[in-house]
Amino acid sequence: MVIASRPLRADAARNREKLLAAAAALFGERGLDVPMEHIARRAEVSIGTLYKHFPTREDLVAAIFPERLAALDVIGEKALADPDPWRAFVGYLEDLYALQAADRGLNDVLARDLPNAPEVVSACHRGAGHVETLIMRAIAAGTLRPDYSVTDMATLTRAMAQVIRDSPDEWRRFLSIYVEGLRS
Amino acid sequence: MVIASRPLRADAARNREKLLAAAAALFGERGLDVPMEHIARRAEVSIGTLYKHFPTREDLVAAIFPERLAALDVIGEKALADPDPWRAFVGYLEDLYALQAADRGLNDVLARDLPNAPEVVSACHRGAGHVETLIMRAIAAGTLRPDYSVTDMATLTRAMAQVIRDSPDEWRRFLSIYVEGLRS
DNA sequence: GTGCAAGTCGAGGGTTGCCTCGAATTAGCG
DNA sequence: CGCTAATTCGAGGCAACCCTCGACTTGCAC
Repeated sequence: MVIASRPLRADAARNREKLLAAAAALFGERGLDVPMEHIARRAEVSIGTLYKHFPTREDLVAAIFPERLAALDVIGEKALADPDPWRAFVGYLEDLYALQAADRGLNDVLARDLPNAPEVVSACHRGAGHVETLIMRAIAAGTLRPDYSVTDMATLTRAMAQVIRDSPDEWRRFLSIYVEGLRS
Repeated sequence: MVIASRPLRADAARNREKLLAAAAALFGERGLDVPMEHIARRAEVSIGTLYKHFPTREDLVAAIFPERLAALDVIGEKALADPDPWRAFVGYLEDLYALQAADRGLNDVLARDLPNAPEVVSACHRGAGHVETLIMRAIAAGTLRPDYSVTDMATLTRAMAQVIRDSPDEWRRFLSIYVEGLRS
């Protein structure tokens, strides 16, 4: 469904890249809510140019995060490859929150609804699919409490997002306690 | 240390009460960040009058929450009265988060640093004292993991604050999972 | 070269929220 | 009653962030 639009002019393409780089950096450092002006300034481009390329903040998010969310697929595959269902599930959680802890923007993306960024949403759906499988396998193996669900994971993810924001060093310990509670 | 200032004029006293009532209501409904203008409007008083009585938001918080935080003492005493250390500890958590879930402002107060509201801080310290005792008793009884600490509780409280904000119905389930992880 | 569509720029208008200050009002003492 | 100090009022200045639009600049097709 990509409309075949004529290619960008050279300067425009350059500015687009500078904007993406600036936004990627600032989202990572400060989260999704950095002022648009800051992004433009870091890209050494005027605010008008920013809006020309990305009329809304979500356009920017949608241009940046699908690639990063591919990391979710990677850790999902990695976990699914582990023959031990419990270790696979717990490993997934650890990898996921390590990613969130390393990227403030990703942390925000995963804790927030982004209705207008379908690529982001679908990446999350893919992630949820992995999670679903990991949960079912661990339940079937009798190691995970049988009533655990993807909904619980979503709640956990929002809680973890907060823990990571407040105290970047304590999320592992918090997670390990929670995970203990999941054993059946 | 209360300075013996002459009593407020009748109309001023009335307005002060109206402001406190309005702020109490709005903090409870919308959290600590309601615009000052909204508080003034709900109190049917001008914004200038609000600032005359409470020069900063924290003054308002400090005037309202110490009383509410007394509830922490109540549930603390209640828990300490329970002869079963584990049930006491878990009961305290449930009571605490039920309070937070019922009062958006309290939820904010307990998840946030309020450096300029010493009465609030000291109420939190008292609460932490209760928690400390409950934790030590449960550890001594061998039912709580021996490395649990007040710091962990603080982290939990911030996480719970987020869960409560996002999904007011799921905090009990989230807590019960976490609590399972605390057994030793 | 030249011309024009494409792109850039940034001042400025809009919004929301914070807080101040001087003019107008009024409680309550004597 | 008056008088005065205490109180009230709200327009308006300030700041942060949003986003638009018309004038200017420039890449590039010919």
